[in-house]
Amino acid sequence: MRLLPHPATEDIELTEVLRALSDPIRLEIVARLAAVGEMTCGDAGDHLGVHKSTASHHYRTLREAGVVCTKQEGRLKYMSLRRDDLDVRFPGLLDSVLAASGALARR
Amino acid sequence: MRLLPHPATEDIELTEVLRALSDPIRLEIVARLAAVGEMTCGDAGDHLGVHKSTASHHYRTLREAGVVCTKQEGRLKYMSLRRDDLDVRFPGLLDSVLAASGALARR
DNA sequence: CCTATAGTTTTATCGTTGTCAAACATTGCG
DNA sequence: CGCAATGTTTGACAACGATAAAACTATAGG
Repeated sequence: MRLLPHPATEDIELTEVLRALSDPIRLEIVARLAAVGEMTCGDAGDHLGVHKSTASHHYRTLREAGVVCTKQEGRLKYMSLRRDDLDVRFPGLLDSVLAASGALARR
Repeated sequence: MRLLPHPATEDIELTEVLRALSDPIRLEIVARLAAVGEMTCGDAGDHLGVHKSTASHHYRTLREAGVVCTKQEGRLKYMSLRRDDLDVRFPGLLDSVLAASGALARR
């Protein structure tokens, strides 16, 4: 049960977060994460309609931007939103994006 | 005193707005617009450190994404933020981005 | 009318990005 | 051990984007 490397909260950059969120597929991943809380990469990929390597690329983009957190348990990798970290850095940003994307805020 | 073509409010797309805001130069333009309200392209360009044609490209990107509005008066073109339109489409988004970018909200 | 001003468009270059396919790595299971 | 499951990485390719230079457009002013 190991945690993958992520940028520290204070290293999360606004422009990188915005860029990460500016792709429809990544936005969909984020919206789904907001709805279900946690998800394996496989579950995410099932809804995306792209090749699994493409999906993996998007997971990495989201992780490196500081938007999601990934932890490994066995063979599975679980993603979740870094809600608290994002809210510290950019208060209200994620919520407004989620609301705008039509996601259930679930908070 | 003519208005340049812009997307209608309901046609403003979230991902395009996020993409437009995800470039440091464009974010700077937006932050300055938030501070001063209105600005000519020339004034904007003076602070950006890029070629005027590059700056013009960024103005167009912002305009086509629905982030700014441009009106021409004589030889000058004035840009301003489409605050109200953005707030209708994506409530709170622009404010949180501006706050995160360190802009004075001035509202 | 001629010129300067303010910006846009065009052209070219170069790096980045999204995509898939195929190979690879790691983990759990029989 | 060997095999299947779950993702990641690498390689290739096409599309896009940021940039600058130069040509162009439009307007104001002398």
